[in-house]
Order: sequence, then C-alpha cells, then structure tokens
Amino acid sequence: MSGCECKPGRAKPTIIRCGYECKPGAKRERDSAKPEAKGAAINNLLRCRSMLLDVHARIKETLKATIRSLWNIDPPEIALNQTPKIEMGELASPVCFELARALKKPPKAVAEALIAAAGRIETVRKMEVAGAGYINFYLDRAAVVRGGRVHATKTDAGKAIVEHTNINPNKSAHIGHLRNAAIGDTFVRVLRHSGRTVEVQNYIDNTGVQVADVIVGFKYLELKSLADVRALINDPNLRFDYYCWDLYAKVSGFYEASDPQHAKRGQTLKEMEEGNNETADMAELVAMTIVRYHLSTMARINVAYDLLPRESDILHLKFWEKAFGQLKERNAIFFEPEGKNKGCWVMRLETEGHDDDKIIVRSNGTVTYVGKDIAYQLWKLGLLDRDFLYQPFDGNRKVWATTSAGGSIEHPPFGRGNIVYNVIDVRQSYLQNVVHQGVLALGYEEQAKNSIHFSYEVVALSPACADQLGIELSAEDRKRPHVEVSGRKGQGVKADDLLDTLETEACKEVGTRNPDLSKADIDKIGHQIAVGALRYFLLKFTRNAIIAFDFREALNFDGETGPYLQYATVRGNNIVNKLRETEPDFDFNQAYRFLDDPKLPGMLDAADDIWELLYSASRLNEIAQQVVSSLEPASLAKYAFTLAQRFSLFYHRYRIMSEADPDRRLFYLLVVDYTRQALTSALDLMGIEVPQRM
RNA sequence: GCGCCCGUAGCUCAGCUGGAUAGAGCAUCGGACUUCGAAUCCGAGGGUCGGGAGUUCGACUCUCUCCGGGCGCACCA
Repeated sequence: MSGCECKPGRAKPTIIRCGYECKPGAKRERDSAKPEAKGAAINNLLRCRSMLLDVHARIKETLKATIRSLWNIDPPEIALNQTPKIEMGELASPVCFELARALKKPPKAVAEALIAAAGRIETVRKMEVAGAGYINFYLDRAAVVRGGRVHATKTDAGKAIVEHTNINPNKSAHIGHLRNAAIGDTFVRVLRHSGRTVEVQNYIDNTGVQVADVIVGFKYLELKSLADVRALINDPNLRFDYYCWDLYAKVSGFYEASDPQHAKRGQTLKEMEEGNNETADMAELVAMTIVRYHLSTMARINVAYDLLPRESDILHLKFWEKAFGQLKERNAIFFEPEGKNKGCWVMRLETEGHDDDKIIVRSNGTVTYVGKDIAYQLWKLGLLDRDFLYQPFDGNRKVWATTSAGGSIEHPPFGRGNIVYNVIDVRQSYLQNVVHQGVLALGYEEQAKNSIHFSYEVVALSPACADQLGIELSAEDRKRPHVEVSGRKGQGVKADDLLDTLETEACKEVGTRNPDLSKADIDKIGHQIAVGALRYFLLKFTRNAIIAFDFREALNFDGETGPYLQYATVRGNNIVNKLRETEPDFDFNQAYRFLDDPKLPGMLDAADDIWELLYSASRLNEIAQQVVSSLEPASLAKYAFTLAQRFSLFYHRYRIMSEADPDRRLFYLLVVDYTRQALTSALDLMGIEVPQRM
C-alpha cells in the first residue's frame, strides 16, 4: 500500500486526494494503549487525516530512532508542543530535559547531539536548540500550505453511534437541551469530517414518568378526553408543547393536594404499557406531537437525526426479556432472597458491600429505567439478539423511527455500532456507569470500553437571569454564581423563546447595517446570526463548566461570539466577491498556482504574521482529531475564534485589492481564500452558517 | 457517610498527555472609518492560579491535606 496507511490489514482507506507524500515504509506511531482513556480506542483508526499530524509522527519516529541508535536506550514518549512564538518555530519538544537526567548530561548538549544525528526530516526546514534545552522545529512553510489543501480521507473504522438530545416528550425544549444537542451535533459533524460513518440517534422516552405526569394532568386535573387533547393540538392559536410545559408544572401541585401517593401516576403508567386504551392513545398522541415540536426546534439550529428509537418499542418488542436472559445466564445480575432488596434482581457494583447493589428488576417484577437502558445499549452495540422494526418518521425518509408492528421492509441498517457515544449530562454519571458495568459484566470488555458516556455539565441560570424570569430567589440564592432550574416547576428558558429573541435582535442589527436588503434577506441572515451566536455560546465552554445562562451574554454579538467568526468569514468572502465583480475575467486558480511559485517560500518566510495565520488555518484537521480523542468540542470553538482573530488582524494590516505588486497581491489573495475556507469549515463543524452579508 | 466536578484578572472563562514571560472576551479608560464595511482593529490598567505540604531539572497542570462551592448516591426516570 502506498501513500497513507491507517490500519494495515483492517481498514482500507479510500484516498480521495493526497497532495503530499508519506514515506512508504514509515511506520506510523500508535497511541500507547491507555485503558482508562476512553477516547483512545479510536485514535488508531483516525490516522492520515492531516499533513501536520504526519509531520508530528515523522518527528517522533525520527527522534526515537536517533535516541535509540545514539545511546542505546528505550526512548521516552516524545512530546510536541506549540512554541510560545511563531518566530521560534512551529513545534517544540522538551524531551531533552528528560533525557538529560538519564544520560547525566546537560539538556542543551543532549539536544545538540540529537539534532546533529537526526538528519533531515521531511517538511522540517531546520531544528534548533532553544531555551534551556528545547528542540524547536521550523517547518517548511510552503510545503505545509500545499499539504493543507488535502481533503478528508474516508476511513473504514466501522460505525459510530452518537445518541443525543433525548428530551422527555412531555414539554417544550429548554436551554439545557440546546446545549446537549449543540455538543452532540458538533461531535457528529467532527466525526463525519474525520471520515467516520456516524448514526445519530435521538431516544424517545415515550412511556416514562414525565409523559405519564402530563397525561395525569390532562385526565385528572383538566378532565380532558382524548378528543379534547386532539382539539388542543389542532388549535392554531396555541403551542401545544408550551401548553404542556405549564400543565406539567401544575401537576406536582395536583399530586401534593389530591394524590400524595402518586397512585394516578402508577395507574397511568400501567395503562400506557398495556396499550389499547384511551390513556395509552393519549400518551402516544401527546408524546409524538411533542417530538415533532422538538425536531422542528432542533432543525432551527441545524440539528438532525437518523433514527428515533422509542422506548415503547423496546417494551413491546421485549428487548428487556432478551437482555434479562443474557444477564441471568452470565450471572451479571442475581436474585436477592433477603434484606432490604428482598425479591429484586440486582447488579453488584464494583464497590464492596451490598448497600451499593443497584436494583434492576423490582420485587413486583417490573424493570427499572436502567434495565431498559442496558437492553438499549446492548442493541446499539449489536449485542442483543433482537432488532426493531422501522418506518420513515412522518413519511420523511431522512429520519426514521422505530416501530413494533409493520414497518418498512427496506430500511437503512441501524444499530451495530463499533463505538457508541451517549451525550448525557453529568448528573446521570452514576446510571451510565451502571449501564457500562452491565455490558462489562456480560463479558464484553471491548464493547464496554467503546460505550462512552459523553458527559457535560448543566445549564443553570445566573441569579440576575432567574430574577428576570420571575423565579423567586432566597437571599442565599442571590449570592450564588448560578441557580439550577426545575422543569417540574416550569422554570427555565424555552429554546424557541430564546431563538425568537436572538432572531429579533439579529434582524434589527442586520436591518440597520444593510438598509438595502429585502425583508426576506434580513430574516434569513438574522436567523443565521442568531444560530451562530447561540451555538457558539453553547460550545465555547468546556464540557465540565456549568453555564450560568445570562441573556446579556447570550445575546451579545461582539467579541468572542459566533457573529464575530461569521463576520471575519464574510469579510474574506467580500474580498473574493469584490474581485469577481471588478475583474470578472480574473482566474482564481492563479492564486493557487502561486503555491508552486518559487517566490512563495520567500514571501512566507518574510512575514511571520501571515505565516501564523496560514499555519493556524492548516491545523483544522489536527484540531478535529483532538476533539474526537478528548471529547471536547470547546477546543474547536476556541481554535476557530483564534483563527478569526488572526484573520481580522491580517485584514486590518494589509490592503489586498489595492496591492500594487502583482505577485504580492496574488499571495494575499491566496491567504484570503485559504483562510476563509478553513474558517467556513470550522464554522460548518459547529453547525454555523456563513451569511452572504452582515 | 461514600463518589464525581469546580475554585485562575472586577465579571465570564481558556490554558493540550507536567515544559519557555499564565492568556482571551466582557466591563472600564484612551486611540483608529475618504480604503476589501468599525458586529472590526490598536493601546492601558488589572494575577500570591483558594491555603498549605510533597514529587520533579521544572507544577495552573500530578499526590496528600485543609477551606469554600456544585452535583450524584431511590423497588423515580
């Protein structure tokens, strides 16, 4: 196999385009296997995506080989860092500090010896000792820019399943759900960008307690029939999901006053499970109606799904019975004959003692939520000897839903994921761990390792924001950095309300800045900006940072925001548009032919600031990889912002169109086009569009 | 009680598997539009990285401990 090789003997990557050469014999370094690093498993499957990563690999290999031959010792892992300044080279390794101790020589001397013996490394222009003993690597700038145009390689590493959104279908979506979807969807886009096959699942808990509570509200609090509910749904003057939001908040009061034992909830759940009665029909109608609202809310922020697995189908198709059998057979769970869990089937968790046993099947024989989740997880991994039936959701063949009867004979292959990511907030860590243990207890070690809880922190409200929403706060609450919201109490920021506000504000701005635009154009651009602001806002925080939601911050369009990134990209596009307008005959390929111009390297070397911009733009695939292995979409957001900052700086510092020197002008145009493409891709990975104008 | 997470500039947050002088945005103050549009750019002030001990050539990063905050740990989901 020539060119790139990812995983000899297993994966057969289809090379779409490869503009640079890998040494045929060069072994690509694998990540050392760390069982505790969840993302590590797939790193090996994602090679040859980026020319810069190939350079990293070559440097590491060369240094290791040189260390071996010079001193006859086992080389340590070679760390490669960014240098503090681009003038000091692009990459730096502190490895000589470590070697110095083993060799009992000063780090600088070690570095000098290493550099002298290493010889030439492809794409590395020079190596230099720096600081107290770093080795700094100066890359061949022109080669990096040429290689940076390499496009995605399709890998054949099997299917990744990403489960996200998963909103209880009993009320409208809120800001917390938007964070889940933004993180999940961005991760999906990054995986696909990396050449992975991805299936997106949005689990529908249509037979759960939350749906039951709303049904209790309709039936016993509002005394509504199925026909009444249907009339509500068809009423064009009200939003049914908003209606349920309020109703759900009232139900807790109803339980307190009229049904403290929650008998009505139990009865409703039972009727829902049995089916073929008005309660079940009402639950089905309510849940699926709200699912449609959720899908349209998510569509507004460019989030879509491949499959909607429904809990009712897991029930009706007896997934649990199958899983139960497997769990019993492998002694993964056992019957508790005595004690506080008498009569239950429990799973013993890793910790000592019986106190931590997790009940999977209750003494009355019903299965808990975790039990069903284990069955679902097993199905996702292709380990459950049973499958759903499928049909297009509302006749749309882009989104499929599971079903228990009928279904399409022909449907895409669902499930059987090689790796499964569950995007679920951190509060469910305990339960996700139980699911993980379940898979492990069945003996599926590899699959358990590939069952990943992609956890993230919640969205709370800043006290000021809670105040604004009319939520009552204690004096203590006011001092806190954030206040948790409660859907049960009807508190929180509804997703569509927030989007509406953002769109209104954005349209206002667009209108004042572009008085000549039509209403339709303003609306379109306003929408794109609103989505950009929202998605960037939700992505810029790292996963385990609690977002204290604040309207002032979320509605901001200046500084580190989505619109800033969009604006930078639009400016780049404007230059290209302007050129097409003023010089219709201009051949844009000229700029790319300049890649092979002998004057290019000199120009790149002469302008560190421009090179820093181009180098930054070249790192997109590297960053995408980082997101996959670290499960941290925020690093993509930060990267994109830095790139936009550098472009803005360049834009300000250089006049492109009016540049008199023709070569220089071509060079600048190349920089603009190269960068705007990287920015556009980075934004696309975050689900953010680039408006035509701003 | 057990477990997980957090504490970095006035505020909100970055800081890659330990590495060079700890960075952004917002806010404040002061500058830059006759140009590819200022949703931009430049400059200024602002830090005992919660406290202490340890490991290391080197600690915001790792270990221990204390302080302060958040969240989990149901025959709920």
